[in-house]
Amino acid sequence: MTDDARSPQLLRAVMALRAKLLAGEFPPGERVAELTLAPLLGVSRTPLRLALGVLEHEGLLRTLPGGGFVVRDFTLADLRDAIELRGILEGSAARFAAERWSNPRSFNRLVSAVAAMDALYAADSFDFAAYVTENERFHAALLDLAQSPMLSRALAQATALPFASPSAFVWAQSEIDKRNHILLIAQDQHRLILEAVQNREGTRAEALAREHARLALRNLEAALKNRTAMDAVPGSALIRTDSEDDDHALRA
Amino acid sequence: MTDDARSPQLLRAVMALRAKLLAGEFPPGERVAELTLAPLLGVSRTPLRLALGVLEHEGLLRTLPGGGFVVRDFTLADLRDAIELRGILEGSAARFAAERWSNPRSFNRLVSAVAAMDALYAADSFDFAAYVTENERFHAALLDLAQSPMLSRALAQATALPFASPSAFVWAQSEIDKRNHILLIAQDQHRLILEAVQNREGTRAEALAREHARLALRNLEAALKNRTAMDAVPGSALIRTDSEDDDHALRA
DNA sequence: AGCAGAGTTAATGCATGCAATATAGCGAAA
DNA sequence: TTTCGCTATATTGCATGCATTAACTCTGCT
Repeated sequence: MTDDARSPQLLRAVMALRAKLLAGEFPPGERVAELTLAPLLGVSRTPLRLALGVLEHEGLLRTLPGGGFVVRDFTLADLRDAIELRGILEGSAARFAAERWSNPRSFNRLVSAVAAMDALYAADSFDFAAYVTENERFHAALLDLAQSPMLSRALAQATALPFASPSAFVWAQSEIDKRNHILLIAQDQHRLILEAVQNREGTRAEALAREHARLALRNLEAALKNRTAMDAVPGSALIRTDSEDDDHALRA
Repeated sequence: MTDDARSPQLLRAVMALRAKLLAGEFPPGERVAELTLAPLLGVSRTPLRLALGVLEHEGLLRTLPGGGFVVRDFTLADLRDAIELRGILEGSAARFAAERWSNPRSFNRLVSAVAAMDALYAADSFDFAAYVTENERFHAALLDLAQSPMLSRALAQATALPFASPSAFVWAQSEIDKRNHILLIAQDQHRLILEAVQNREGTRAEALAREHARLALRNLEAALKNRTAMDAVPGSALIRTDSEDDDHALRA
């Protein structure tokens, strides 16, 4: 995301630290010290410092007033906002795609992603991994059709938070929705978005894509009642559930 | 933005380099080398490296595949997209504000900003600097009422580009619109947004705020015909005007 | 003359040492 | 007992030296 292969140490530090954060190895709110992290990640302090900056941009860390970083914690309100924000941006991408798309080849990528997901539903056993891949292809194709680098940047930042990604709750769905009703609805929305884009119905495409993102909200509410489903959500360890989602719990 | 006073060298490097970039001291597309920049900014390479990362995140620089950074150039299509994106996000902020606002004191900040701008219009000579201040207060109050940290982050990133800020074209207006017709329209929109938020008309507030941002688009089109007006736009030195017919927008 | 390869140069990436500062702990005084 | 201040420690911030690698050039060969 930041550098390709030219910064092995930086890349290593970012990936390793991100994995540890998402795994919940560091409690939210705790200060992460460079000197303790450096040996853990096997890198020196210089690339580690850069990695901390990257993770801060992604939103997983926050800077302290006095310097240094703490693991950020997220409330349920943050999750809902992140999902809604993704819906806003993907809705705009859908609108732009409807208004602007011109290249039939790019459009065909959207069609083929929908067709591929249709084929997955026809199969006997549902292949979740393949679905996630095709789902991301769909969203990528939509963003490509929008032809808006600025929007791409904003969406990339918004979906950098793990639980805000388009397929964040797909794995949870396998737990809470055995019959895959929600996935059927999602696929129907994919088809409708495709149709709206094809017909250049910008407003309709935007509304559909916004509502499509809100499926993740429904999954979130359902997953909250099911611990094993919630554990399947990436980054769930950073969600503050102990002292309620509402503000200041009196720390005794 | 990144650190407060704990990183004097980093802060110095970010501000100095940003100023030089916006002033057009480095031609867009040119590689910025650390070793040449370090003595120019009076900082060492370590904080300079961090500063380059910050400016990259802001969008003023791009990383090269082989490492290093280049000054980013912007097409007119990029400007239009950036303004439209700001409209999308501020529209959402207005909708959230309408749907969620509860604290009368925060709401009053919105009211007072509008009133202050009204007062500025009543004066004999129009105080542009004061207008910019109050305009930013209006937008800040709206964002505050939205109560969405995620949206705030996204908007902060979107408006980090200088020409995408809410008051980027106000100075240009003093050149191209001596009678301030556009500012009168802008102020009317401020009032309407305030009214919609007060009445909890979310959809209306969103549409109004989107259209409000598009005033900047109109100013952009007007400023393009007036060189001195365009020079008043911050960061105009980074806009690619030589090869004209902005690439992918009209590419069909 | 053009292309390829090797050598050289210059820029980035990384590591470590040093200095400045915030924090925590302890003690003394009110 | 509480609070203020001092000290000690630990952590961040910065600078510089070194290694690696990419780019450029020059030369020799086809």
